[in-house]
Amino acid sequence: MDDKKSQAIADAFKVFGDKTRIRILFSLQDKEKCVEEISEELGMEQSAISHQLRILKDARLIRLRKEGRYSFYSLEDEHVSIILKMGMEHASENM
Amino acid sequence: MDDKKSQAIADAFKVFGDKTRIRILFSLQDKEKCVEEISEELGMEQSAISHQLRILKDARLIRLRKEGRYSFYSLEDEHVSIILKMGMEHASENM
DNA sequence: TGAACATATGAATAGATATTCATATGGAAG
DNA sequence: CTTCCATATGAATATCTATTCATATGTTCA
Repeated sequence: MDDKKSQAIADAFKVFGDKTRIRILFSLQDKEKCVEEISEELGMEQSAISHQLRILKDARLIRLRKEGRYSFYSLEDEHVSIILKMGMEHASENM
Repeated sequence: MDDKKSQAIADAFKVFGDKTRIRILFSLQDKEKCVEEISEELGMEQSAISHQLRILKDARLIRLRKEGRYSFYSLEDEHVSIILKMGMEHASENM
């Protein structure tokens, strides 16, 4: 296990290691949403959400569809949902 | 998805979100090892390893067996190996 | 064109965290 | 008991990262 590989793996997990990003991902499970929608739903500033959406998109966990001045985000695929579910189960085990 | 739950899920992933911890987990895949062994294998200070082992143990990803003055650590179960493998696959996808 | 709106982005800041250093703890062996 | 060894731990530090603020970019509509 070399250094670069372990860093890449850690980085992959790191994306899921933030409360806000987890909440965004869960919020996107039912349907695609625009930034403002997510922002209101989570009660956080638009800018904070936008920054986190960028990280999620760079990690290819979500997908962007532009429509006029709106940016609609959705989960990249069900793979993401599966990972979320695993995290939920694991988290509830350790309580 | 309430605040505490999302934090718990994020925390679960966070443990895997560090290069050193990933290397430790991989190192423990073949067999249990004592702190000094891991420390030498990773080329890092004993103290740094010890601190990280504590985090891994608190997260119940590894198990401790004491024998005299030695502390032997091993993976808690194959579940951990499965998660590691998933991380590896995901990381290699995005390259 | 200009005003209003949605989003993106860079800089600054505050909080979190990994590592190091120094030292404590606890067992082994003489 | 004393010394040596393996590990654990607390404090300090340096780095990283999430959020905020201010502002830029790009779109719609009057």
